[in-house]
Amino acid sequence: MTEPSFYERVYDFVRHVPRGRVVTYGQVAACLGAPRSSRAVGYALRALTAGNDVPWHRVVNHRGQISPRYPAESPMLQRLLLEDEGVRFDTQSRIELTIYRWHPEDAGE
DNA sequence: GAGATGACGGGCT
DNA sequence: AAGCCCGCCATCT
Repeated sequence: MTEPSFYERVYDFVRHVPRGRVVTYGQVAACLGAPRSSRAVGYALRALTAGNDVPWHRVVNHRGQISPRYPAESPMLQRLLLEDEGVRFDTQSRIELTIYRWHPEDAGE
């Protein structure tokens, strides 16, 4: 059997992020054993298409903000999905990571 | 196989 | 506090 690709590992990890919580790209990379592959994480999520069960919107950058990208409707959708889960954004469209950041060891909370 | 790309992060200004 | 630059890495062309 071929081992799951880096993409698969990213998706599998993100699938474990509970509703109403978020993680950073670097965090995902670190949990996969590749603390310097944060960019690759974003690359993996970009390759994601609609119709999957991966809560990609729960991944934000280390500043607690939604990373800008093209098309611009994607970041907007991401914010909507998060707010729908109860995640609050401040006046600078930023998330309080000290409150919403999720850690794998917190599972079952 | 080499060069370019990108939903990043940390450090410095 | 916010923005800019440089370095990392997996994947794409």
